[in-house]
Amino acid sequence: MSSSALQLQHSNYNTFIEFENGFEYQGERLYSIIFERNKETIKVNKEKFAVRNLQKIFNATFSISPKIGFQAMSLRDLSAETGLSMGGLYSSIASKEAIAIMVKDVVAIVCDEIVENSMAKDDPVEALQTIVRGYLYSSTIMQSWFNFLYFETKSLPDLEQEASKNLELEQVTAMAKILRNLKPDSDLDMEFVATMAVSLIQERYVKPWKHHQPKTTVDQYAVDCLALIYKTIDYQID
Amino acid sequence: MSSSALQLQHSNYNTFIEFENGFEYQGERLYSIIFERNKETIKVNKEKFAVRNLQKIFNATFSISPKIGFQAMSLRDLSAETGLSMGGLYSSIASKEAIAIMVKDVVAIVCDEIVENSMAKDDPVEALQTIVRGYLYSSTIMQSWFNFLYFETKSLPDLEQEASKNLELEQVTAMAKILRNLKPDSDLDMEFVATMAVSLIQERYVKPWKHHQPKTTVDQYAVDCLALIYKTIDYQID
DNA sequence: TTAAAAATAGAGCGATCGTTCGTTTTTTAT
DNA sequence: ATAAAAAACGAACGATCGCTCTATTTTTAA
Repeated sequence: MSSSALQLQHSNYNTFIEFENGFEYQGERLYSIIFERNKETIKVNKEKFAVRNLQKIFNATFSISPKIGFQAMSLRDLSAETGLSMGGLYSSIASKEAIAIMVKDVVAIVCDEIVENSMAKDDPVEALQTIVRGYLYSSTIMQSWFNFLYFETKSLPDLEQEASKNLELEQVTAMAKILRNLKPDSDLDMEFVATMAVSLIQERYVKPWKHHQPKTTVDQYAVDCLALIYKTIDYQID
Repeated sequence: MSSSALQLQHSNYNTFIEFENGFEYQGERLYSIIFERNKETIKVNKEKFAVRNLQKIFNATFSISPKIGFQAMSLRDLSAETGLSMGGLYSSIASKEAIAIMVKDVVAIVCDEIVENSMAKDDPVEALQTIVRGYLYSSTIMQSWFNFLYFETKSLPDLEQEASKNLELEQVTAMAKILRNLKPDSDLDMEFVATMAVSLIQERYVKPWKHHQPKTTVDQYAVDCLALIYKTIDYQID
């Protein structure tokens, strides 16, 4: 696939701005991807209309759901917030549950790409940078999506609930592997260190009410996270 | 109050078993406390019956809710799981929402006591031990309660949602204060370190599917957490 | 043992849920 | 401009929700 070559040119980044420019899962592009992946269940045929509606639907979901929860959000709430009628909603989505499943799908794609990009690096220092910054920056841009999946996994069917949990396990496993490459002789529990690191990254999108500082400081947060990891595993930065 | 004297004798602990023995918010005692605090809204008068029903109701809630979410859990589900009729349920609770509020109240009491016990220590090393072990051990014993509040805060009325968030902020603030006492001259961001520490402690009750090892290792987890904190702030343990 | 009191049962209430579908409006293509 | 096609509308449906209320059973106290 040419996609891995495409990703490669986007997988070197040291700042948020740099990352954001190469990040394709935002704006209309994102909703085109969702439309393309759900054509069979979406009754609207024309991308133009589907994208417009999907955008409204997800924006409304991410506006209502964090306050009262996805289950408590009725499709009438959604209708009011989007400005679409009940019929209008159901022309763009197969069911209420389908909204949650689509969120899970998108987050899964992004997470897989982060791990993939990181694993492609031979240098473990670069690999760690890539996974930490990639996860932190992606979840900053797509904060609503990551937050939704974190808190609404219960709203998914059993199969996608399992898939959702595996996303996080893969992050931890990948990071632990990198840490072992960085310090092959260490007898530290790198799974524990990776768990700590992932928790710290999740903090920002899980508890946005705690981190209400301006967006620019996500770069500082990345630096702090990396410094904490290096210190924990006694790695001297050159 | 004699309660602070009472707490004092329970506030020295270095192992989980030790802590558990002095922990009063478990078993029938816990439900007596809940009954006592909600007498006005509970229609059942006799403690014996109320305690038995409350025990059933909370056990059932913690059995159903983690799988499908509190909102999706119907009172008919609860009726089936508890073996109580609809009328039986409503003789022991004021409403469905009241279940969530009672969980929040209990967790708030426990959290306040942890912070209180910790702040009572003059030695910052002891204070850190007390808050880390206290939070970790309490949330291990009351895993279902802490987990429920974490994920179902959205199901609470606005006022208790705010209170629930403040619980965590108080933990972080208290811990940061202790860390500053430990290292008064450090220019590290102790709020950041405390955030990391609290995240790490929460890991265990937030993601039980990740930490399925036997209960005894909660002591090792406490040691690991403390070691990580000390290392992060460059504190030499004597 | 028995009558009053307390607790439990479960059918039933109005409200609201997710979803459907016949109709109307908008868009597309000639 | 007009007819066909696509999209949007919104009333209506059956199911289920949280909750109530009266009848029944269990417990209590003499």
